[in-house]
Amino acid sequence: MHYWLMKSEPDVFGIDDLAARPGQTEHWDGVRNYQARNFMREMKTGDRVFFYHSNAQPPGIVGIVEVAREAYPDFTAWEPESKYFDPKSTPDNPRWFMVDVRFVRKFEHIVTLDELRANPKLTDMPLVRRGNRLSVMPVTAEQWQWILKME
DNA sequence: GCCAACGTTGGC
DNA sequence: GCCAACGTTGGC
Repeated sequence: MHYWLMKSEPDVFGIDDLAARPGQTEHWDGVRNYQARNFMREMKTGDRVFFYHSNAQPPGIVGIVEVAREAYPDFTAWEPESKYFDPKSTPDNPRWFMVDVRFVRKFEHIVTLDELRANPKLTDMPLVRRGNRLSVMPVTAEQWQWILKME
């Protein structure tokens, strides 16, 4: 089992939106960055994921979800009306992938970006590094445990 | 709304 | 294959 962190804007799709979906499960579409895509392709069913709210007040980790389905082609890339449309991705040769995630639980208290930055155990996380824009990233088991203690 | 940081694109 | 221009991310 591996650990991850995924970012989403709560105005677009927040953890409460996931919890309200049928089966509390939804596909994670719209990743259009190769590094993030590659991480998603490494995900296994049952892997745990921190759900991070970006462009939020305050930004931070708001809960835990799990991988419910391993990577498969992101079909929104094939939909011309989608904001994630990419003509270079085709059903025969898909460029972008997504996983399904299932709600596990919400934190009682958000672990804010400020708090994550202030923890010297977490300085290696891409999340807290200046200018980082990666929306899907691995979390080590040690980092995972530290963050749980910060809840 | 601003803008720094960064990834991608495309001309050469 | 370089790199300037451009678009996007995401904190503030």
